[in-house]
Amino acid sequence: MSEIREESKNFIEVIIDEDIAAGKHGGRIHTRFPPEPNGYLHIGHATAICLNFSIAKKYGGKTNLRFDDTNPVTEDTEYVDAIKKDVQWLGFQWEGSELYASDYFDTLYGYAVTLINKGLAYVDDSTADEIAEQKGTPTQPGKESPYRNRSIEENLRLFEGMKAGEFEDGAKVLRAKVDMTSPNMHMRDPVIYRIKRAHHHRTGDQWCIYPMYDFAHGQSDSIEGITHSLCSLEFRHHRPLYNWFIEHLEIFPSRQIEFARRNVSYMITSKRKLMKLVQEGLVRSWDDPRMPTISGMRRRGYPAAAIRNFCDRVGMAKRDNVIEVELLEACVREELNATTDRMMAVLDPIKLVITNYPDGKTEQLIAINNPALENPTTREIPFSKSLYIERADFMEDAPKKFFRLSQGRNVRLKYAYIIHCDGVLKDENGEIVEVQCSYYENSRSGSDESGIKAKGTLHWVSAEHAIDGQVNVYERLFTDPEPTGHEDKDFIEFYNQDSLKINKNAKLEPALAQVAAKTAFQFMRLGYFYSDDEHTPSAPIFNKTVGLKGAWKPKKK
RNA sequence: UGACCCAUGGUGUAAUGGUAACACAAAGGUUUUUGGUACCUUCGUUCAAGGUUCGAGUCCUUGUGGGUCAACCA
Repeated sequence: MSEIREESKNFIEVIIDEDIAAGKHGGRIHTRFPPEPNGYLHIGHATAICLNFSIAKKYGGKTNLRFDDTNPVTEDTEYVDAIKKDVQWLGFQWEGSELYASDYFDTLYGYAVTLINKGLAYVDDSTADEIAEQKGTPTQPGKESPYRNRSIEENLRLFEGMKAGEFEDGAKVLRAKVDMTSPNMHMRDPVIYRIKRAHHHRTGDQWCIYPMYDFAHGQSDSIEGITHSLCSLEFRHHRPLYNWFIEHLEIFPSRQIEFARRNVSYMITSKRKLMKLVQEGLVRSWDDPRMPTISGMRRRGYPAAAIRNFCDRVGMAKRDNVIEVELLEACVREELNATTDRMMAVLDPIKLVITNYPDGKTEQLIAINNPALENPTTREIPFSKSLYIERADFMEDAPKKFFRLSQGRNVRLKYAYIIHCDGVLKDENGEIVEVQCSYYENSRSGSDESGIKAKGTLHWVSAEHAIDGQVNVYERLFTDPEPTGHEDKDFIEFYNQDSLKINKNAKLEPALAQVAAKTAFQFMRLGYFYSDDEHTPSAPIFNKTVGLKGAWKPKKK
């Protein structure tokens, strides 16, 4: 703890250090998170959010939340609200109020006029197909548009006409005049404004022309004084254009730095594919606990602190990656181990009767809430003759390594007594309906004088005191670590049919009757669980967040 | 068959040109009234071949492999 270790820096921090050393922007650091409000945020966004906010915080800087809302046909305020909620839930607060690229539409229009006046932009009447044709291919240079050399005056008049609604959608575009022979496709006279009569979620019908990403993003960065604009690797080819606009517009020189976005095994991060899961009913909603969305992870019970810690531990670089989901789960367990109360719950109950225990007797046993705490608190748990234990905790003809209940074997009931299994009761189908045991009266926890050894310890609930509840158990959503990584197969083929198991008849210890929704617990020996958004004391619903590490697994017959 | 980016244990990241480190996973062990937690041990000659250097994961060259780029999407 007292050891101060020089922490290693990622390549972005190295760049920032160099910029600070060079005296850039007076050492000021300002980043931004720029989502497009056209979908819900997922684990990939979470890592980008952590990166932008954490790095600014580390250098005493600021981070803006800016919605990149330049395409009115796909965007909606519904997403704006959800995104704001997700960012805040993750534990970050942006500088001031949230910003919008649409706030800069007037400025951006002015920038376009500036470019035209400099002879660096022109109105093109070519169709979309013709423009695509002119662009050439990565291996062949492009050709200049026949409209490329219109006069500045004509361009000014035409662009004004575009804004005034004189032309049909798609009839004309404004293009930057850069270099049709550039090996970089993005420099081949990119379209920077298009005519689109669509209702914008914030500017309504005020505009019928909208700037393209390349003419909005970098300029927005510049307007906001963003010093380091962090984006994913796929934008590497946009950087020369990003810089070209800054240079010719003579505006604040934000710097774009690309990083490799983070992929997590068994998860997908394509908005379109996520949407398909929802639309086809393969998951119940965007916040289904199986979804890799921030809202899904939240509902499942992943703590924000665990996600932040995951991002820290994963680091940042420029190579393609697939992080094992086990690391995320380890972070979740680490956080939950330190913070949750241990409760007793039986998901798949089987009756256990202690034949030599007095009828009608109830003892209140003392249970420790969270042993990971320095001064743990306790609660009482009722114990009686008739209990429920986990069906998987009993086995006939069990192997030697089975440390649980079987005929003729002893086992400790957590916080209670050591019991001896005498036999079972079966129904006409041969199904075990009851396990019969006897207890050692002097083996009670805390005052065990029996001298009897028990290899295993089971969790249990008292049948008469237990409350009924629903416990949802989730497995991986896909059966393949990279569902979208197979060219010959659709990701849906890897959908895990067993990804959701609902235990409607779970038996819960009485203390669980009073807990609020959205509360995390450890159910002893089973894993971490989180009360669902729809949980109520009269109809308890818990979601399994993640299991305990667990080593021994019964062999499947 | 162009340009650009990348290459370190199973996975993800470290390493002023100077003993390859950390975490997760896996395997084994100690402790344990959770098969949990905690603790210990094991697991890589850094894609390849040349070159520079007293010394290369790091610099240079050439390969090999992977990725990105041709929306009036972002």
